[in-house]
Amino acid sequence: MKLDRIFKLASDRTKLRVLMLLDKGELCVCQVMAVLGVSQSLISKNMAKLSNGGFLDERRDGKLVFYKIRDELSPEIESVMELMRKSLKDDAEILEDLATLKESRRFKEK
Amino acid sequence: MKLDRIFKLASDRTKLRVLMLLDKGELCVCQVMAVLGVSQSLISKNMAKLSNGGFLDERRDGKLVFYKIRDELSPEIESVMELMRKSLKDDAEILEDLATLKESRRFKEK
DNA sequence: CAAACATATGAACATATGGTAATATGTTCA
DNA sequence: TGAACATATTACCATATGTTCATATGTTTG
Repeated sequence: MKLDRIFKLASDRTKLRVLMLLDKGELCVCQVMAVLGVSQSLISKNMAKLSNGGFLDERRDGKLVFYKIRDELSPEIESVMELMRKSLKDDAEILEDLATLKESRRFKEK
Repeated sequence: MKLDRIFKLASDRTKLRVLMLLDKGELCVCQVMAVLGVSQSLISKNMAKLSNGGFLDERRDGKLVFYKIRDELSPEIESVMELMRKSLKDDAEILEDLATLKESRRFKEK
């Protein structure tokens, strides 16, 4: 995957939010959708792009499709992820997303 | 400058080529235009965007406007530049651009 | 000042992208 | 099998982006 395409995949707020969520671990489409509060089709499309672009791996488990950050990232993508982690560490919206994720997991356990 | 905007500025082939040229040192619009073989207005616009985006500094010297990679880059942009250098080190088109740049300088000296 | 040159800007166009809404596909389970 | 759920895909729209062409602005020099 060429560098300009990699940057393009990371040059959108929604995809950054998805990536930062998945950076905490594997999630299915419906979980990401619920946490970010955006439509199912948008999440599905974004995840498909990130998967084709080499950021994500997917696996189906019954009705659910789980996505996660790929184990063996290309060096370029690994660098981009690293930069995202550093740069978005204190981003208000991202922090809120992560808090919502924790909340959603608490509810799930009940 | 937010990270998604930074990535967006680097997610285009022409801008990457411009940045890799300027990474070798200051150049005016007409030099970049000549080396890359693209129109004057496109180079001018791209450089303006990169300048607004925090990648470049500009200075006018008579008729010429020189652009260069900013001395004090933000950490994010510095990382993006570093990634570009590594990733495009062996890129055929970029290498060709750099060769053309050297050629153009030889001619200039005559 | 006028001509020539370098750069910036605006209009116009094609394409790409982000997004929504609706529909199709795949999966489970009663 | 069919209802219900999760995901993917399609059609569609609005906006952004890359690009070209024409024109305006700024600068030097005859």
